[in-house]
Amino acid sequence: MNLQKINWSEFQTLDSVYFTPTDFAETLDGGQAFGWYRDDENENAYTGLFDSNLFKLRLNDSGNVEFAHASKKHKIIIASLKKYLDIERDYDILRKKLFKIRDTHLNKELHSRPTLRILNQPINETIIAFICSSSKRIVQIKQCLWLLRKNLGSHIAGDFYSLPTFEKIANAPLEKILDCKLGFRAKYLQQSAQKILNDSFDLNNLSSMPYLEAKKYLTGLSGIGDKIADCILLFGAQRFEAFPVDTWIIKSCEKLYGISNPNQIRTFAKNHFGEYAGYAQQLLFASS
DNA sequence: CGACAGGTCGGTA
DNA sequence: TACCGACCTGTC
Repeated sequence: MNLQKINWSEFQTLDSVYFTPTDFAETLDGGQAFGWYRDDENENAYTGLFDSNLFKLRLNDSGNVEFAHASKKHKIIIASLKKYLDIERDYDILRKKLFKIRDTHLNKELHSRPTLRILNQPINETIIAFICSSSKRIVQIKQCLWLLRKNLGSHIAGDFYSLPTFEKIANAPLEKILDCKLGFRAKYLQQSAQKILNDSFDLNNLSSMPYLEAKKYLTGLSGIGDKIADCILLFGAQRFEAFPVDTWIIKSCEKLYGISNPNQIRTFAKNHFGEYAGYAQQLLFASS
């Protein structure tokens, strides 16, 4: 990774956001997002990006987030980071509601993960990332996205590129997408990009539409089933009722609640965890 | 070297 | 509606 040519700003502190080191790592690099790279020297520091915003993030001794950026537009880029970290959200309220469920397993995770957050990512990036994620390990997903950025995206600074737009993906030769090691996901990604454009669908609607309607639109795209749709809704549209059921959650729910059927798990999650099921999912996921 | 992977799709019963 | 193999290809 080439960080030399990048003009970093001075580090500034975000007073309102703090993490335990474990939660910091889990939030940035635990499977929600795939654009953060841990620094070699400091294990509580990451370099990463979303849209065309490039950041260094690190924890200070108090657990506050400090950031440096590589842009001249200070105010705009700080606002975008605050949005990304979803600093307006009151996690105390959310966590108290989950505590009230009186679920022993959940309470244990709430206790050991006091500062876990759900990132508020650009919706297009979550669609691209999670189409790439099917049947892949996290390192491979990161590799695919790195290549998509490099081969089809726009240059930001150093070795960093933004993810390509849906226009770019829709019109690219399929071979160029295949070169990004997407395998059978390449045509899924291209077809989804084409459909979103053809529908003239405003992806911002996914955060305001009825949950089932939003999910139905997403699963109507190619390469997106129940699990990936819920990831997109949770990480890209702030739909906390979305409960992605992946192999880890299945194992976890089988062990903790004796349920192993994905549809039964979704029903259980809706009834048991309710409006913040997605946050519970992240807690259970982190425990696995 | 072979099995399997933060799943989805299409066909079958 | 529910179950199953195929799907690309890099890790383990």
